[in-house]
Amino acid sequence: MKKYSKQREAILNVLRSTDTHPTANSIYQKVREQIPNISLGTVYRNLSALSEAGEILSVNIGDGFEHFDGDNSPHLHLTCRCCGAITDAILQNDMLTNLTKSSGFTPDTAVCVIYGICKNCKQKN
Amino acid sequence: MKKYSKQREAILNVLRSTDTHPTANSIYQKVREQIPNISLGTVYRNLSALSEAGEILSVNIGDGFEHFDGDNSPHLHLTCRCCGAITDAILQNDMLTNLTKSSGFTPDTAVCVIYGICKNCKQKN
DNA sequence: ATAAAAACAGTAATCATTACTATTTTGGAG
DNA sequence: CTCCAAAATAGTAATGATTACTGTTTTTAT
Repeated sequence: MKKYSKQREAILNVLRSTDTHPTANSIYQKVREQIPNISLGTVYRNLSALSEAGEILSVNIGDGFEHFDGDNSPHLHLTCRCCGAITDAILQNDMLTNLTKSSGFTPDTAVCVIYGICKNCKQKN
Repeated sequence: MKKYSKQREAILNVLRSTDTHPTANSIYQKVREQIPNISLGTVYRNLSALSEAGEILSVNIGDGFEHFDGDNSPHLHLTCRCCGAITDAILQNDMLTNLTKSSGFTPDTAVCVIYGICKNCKQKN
């Protein structure tokens, strides 16, 4: 990601202007409205680079697709078992119980992944 | 999952006796020590059925593999960006800050998925 | 204006996961 | 215990999201 490209800018714009947590393919479809001959590989490569750089987040809800999120601040994703919709929630105390009040969402299971550096790796480096 | 099978029992035993969050393939390798001619498809089918039934959890950390967890209680997964190790953490107040103390893990990003039923689907049914 | 580095489009390859099929196992009824 | 339909299995083939490859185009510093 050392050189600018209008493809990457368009991809980032699509992601920043939605809160639907789209897949690589749906981002591809959207960007094609602006850049009709963009390659799907280009979309994947840039999403990967942006995610690596921490500018976007990669979200996996176990539906077999990688989803992307233009909001890279730590927050929760509420996934409906019924319709699959992914909505955002603020990270707070009494998290699970408060979720019902603030969002109308009834949680049953939490599968959270927190990224960071573990004690072992910290000691090695 | 209406009838017993020794294959499913062996798969569940492997999962219940580890905290390493193995992939389908590593579970397959482990179960083959007991049932040498078990099919990889059988492992996938049973993991899917057990996960569907809520007996195990499917965990996705974005490494392209589905991981499984015999502990189906709500808890956090700490994923090291360095070595990829997945360790468990208790869900508690002041979560992110307390994590450093209790586990020696330095969190940078939290990508959590909470499963449940959203307001829309609740109203429909 | 030029050239090396980076990014791209288009296509082919990869490989975790799922689907398929013929065979075996399970568990209840007689 | 025996029979049989439903369920599960082993083994193999197919799927499809993602990644790798290649020749061409764009970027950017000199």
